[in-house]
Amino acid sequence: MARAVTIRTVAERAGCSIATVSRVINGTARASADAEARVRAAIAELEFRPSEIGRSLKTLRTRTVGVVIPSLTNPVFASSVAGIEAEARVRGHALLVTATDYDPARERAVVDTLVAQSVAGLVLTVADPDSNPTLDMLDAEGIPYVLVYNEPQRIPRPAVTVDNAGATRALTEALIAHGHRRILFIAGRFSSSDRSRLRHQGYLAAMGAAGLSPEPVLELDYIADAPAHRAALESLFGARARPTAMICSNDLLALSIIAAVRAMGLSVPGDMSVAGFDGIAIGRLVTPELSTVDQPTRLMGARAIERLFDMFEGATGRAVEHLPYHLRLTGTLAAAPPDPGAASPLPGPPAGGSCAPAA
Amino acid sequence: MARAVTIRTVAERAGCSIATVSRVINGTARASADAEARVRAAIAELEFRPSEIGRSLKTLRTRTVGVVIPSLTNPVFASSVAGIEAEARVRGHALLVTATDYDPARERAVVDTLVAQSVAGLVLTVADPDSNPTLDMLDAEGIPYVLVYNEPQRIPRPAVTVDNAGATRALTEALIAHGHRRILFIAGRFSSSDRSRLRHQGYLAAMGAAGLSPEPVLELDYIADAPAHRAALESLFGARARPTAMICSNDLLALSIIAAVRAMGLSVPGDMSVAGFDGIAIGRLVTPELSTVDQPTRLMGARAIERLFDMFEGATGRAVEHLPYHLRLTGTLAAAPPDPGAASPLPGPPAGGSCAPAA
DNA sequence: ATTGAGTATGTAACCGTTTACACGGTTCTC
DNA sequence: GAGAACCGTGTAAACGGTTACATACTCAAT
Repeated sequence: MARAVTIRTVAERAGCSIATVSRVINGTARASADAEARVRAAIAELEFRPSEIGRSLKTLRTRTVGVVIPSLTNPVFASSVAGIEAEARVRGHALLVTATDYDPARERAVVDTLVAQSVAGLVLTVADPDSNPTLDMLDAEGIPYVLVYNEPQRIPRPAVTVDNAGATRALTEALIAHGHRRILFIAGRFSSSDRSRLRHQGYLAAMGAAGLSPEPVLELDYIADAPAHRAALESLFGARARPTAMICSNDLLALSIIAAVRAMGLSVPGDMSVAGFDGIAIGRLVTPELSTVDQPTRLMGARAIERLFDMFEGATGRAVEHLPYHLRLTGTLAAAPPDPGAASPLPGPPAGGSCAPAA
Repeated sequence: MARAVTIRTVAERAGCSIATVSRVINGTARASADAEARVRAAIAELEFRPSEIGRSLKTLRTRTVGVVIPSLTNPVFASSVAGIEAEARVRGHALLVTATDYDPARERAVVDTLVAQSVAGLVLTVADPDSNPTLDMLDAEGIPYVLVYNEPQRIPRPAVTVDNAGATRALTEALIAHGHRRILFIAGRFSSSDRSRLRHQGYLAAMGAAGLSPEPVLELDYIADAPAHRAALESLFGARARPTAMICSNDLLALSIIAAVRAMGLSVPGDMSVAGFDGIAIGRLVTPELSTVDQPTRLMGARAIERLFDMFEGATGRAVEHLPYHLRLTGTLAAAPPDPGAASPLPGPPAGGSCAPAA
């Protein structure tokens, strides 16, 4: 069957001890040119690959990194994992990937599984980076980790993210500058996303600063389900004056909301401007292009694991690192339609263009 | 630091031998009620989690499955991985995920890495499932694997897929029935995708059966790059009569092509019908909805790892399993516009509706 | 010639589990 | 009441690497 060839087989073939073979493989000490050549030849002939398991057991350190994300089917997470994976591969590490399906209660179980696998460290996106027993446990055990997308507020933890509140505030201000007054914030469940909460805060800040009264937040499940989203919108629109713009706490939600709005017979952005958050690649392919806050998703993953590798080598920084974002104000964002009920529908500035990051 | 607590610590605490602890944990033999209770109490108090590494070294069998896909950022692969992951989690297995970036030359290296990690088996999507030294190696080593999306033609290998040629033939026939005569097939690189090749064959079969001459295939890179795609289309349209419909070998490519077509000032589906293949979720959210061949992507992943688990228990079937697909003929697919150059632009049947699978 | 430093190599312990085997105690059978 | 059968438990040997330590050898300096 598999793997009958061990370091002992190689040693026998090369006519030396297993210690010499190990030293040649790892370069931990020099062997004579002659011995090294024989070992390398034996390895090649036998197609020997040292077992990571044997190595790990002795060193109590694997070359494996655990990844925990809410879902693989949301491109924003898939993209960060792609960045993590590429960087890990270059550094000779493998990735154990698990999803929590947006369920905070599942975080502990999947992390336990990964810890049992003796991962060298973890990269995670969790529901709440502040009050989080799972992260506390990792701290207590001394297992290094870096958060992605999460933005801890009270407890210093290593994280790579953007300024979620600031970016959403800037985005909201842009909508206001386009003449929008009734702006609805549609959020993924607050209980499963600190980003959602922080972005909502940015929205509230912008609305308050402009002297506008925020609409009650519409909290929806993450599952892109256009019919359900349409139903939610319809009941909402029946109850109060229809907003002229919507900010969705993430791009996938925005795309689903756009589909729902159109299914109601409204045009985007003619009747309704819609903006998202994340900058998923698909957003640039749809027509009109999705207005959003563009985060460097792939880079954020890559940067996170880079910091994790630094921690393997002793780094202890727990800074929340903010990468620059970029407002993409196009396509689904237009000036507010003239409001028959309001006195002065301010003409918004021309759509399009972009703003520099405030990071 | 981490993990000072081993099975020996537990044994000491419970006042028994490590063998008894192991037996309680694994239920491989019965312990007295008294001993079992003490062991369980000790495990709980010490928060003991048996090391997967120690276990694996002894049993030479991990609870880990390797996954190899071309890319994480193509939702069609992310979706199958989501299915694999969910099913693996239920069965107590972890997932080592790696991407080849569509480079067949990289397949061997990533599989070698996974084999060195002593994975129990693999789920892969490769460039060429027939002539593939990496898969030959897995066969030789007796390491179980199941392919997803791949559809081996000559060599029997375990696979979960759809009838790629048949589905594309049916899709092409639907376009022909809508009055299209000049139908262009746009493919991802043949060298990195057997699906692409098989789907093209289905297209050729349908065109041939209808007595139509196929257009030369347009082979493009997988990276969604609307400007590059637009340039390719413009040079093509300059050289010959513009097609009225395009079939793209996958949905992501189709979305990019639609963006390029629109950037050229053409309307979809007014001037140009476009269809994809895969059934990614985003395709239902864009306007108009993307016409495509809907594969049960998540289920395909789940089914693949289910077969892998069967193989762990001795199953040896190497069947290529075809799951049902579903033509989604909507949105981006319309009747061909009247052709000024042709004599009789047949009126196509009404758009919309769907066909039963031919699987 | 003796010592010391340095180098190449081998021996064996160890990492945390599983499990074959041994052993002592109880219960059953005749 | 002797032996068999069974049961719960412990001891110790793997599994495939890494590495501390010991050893043997070479060479330069005294």
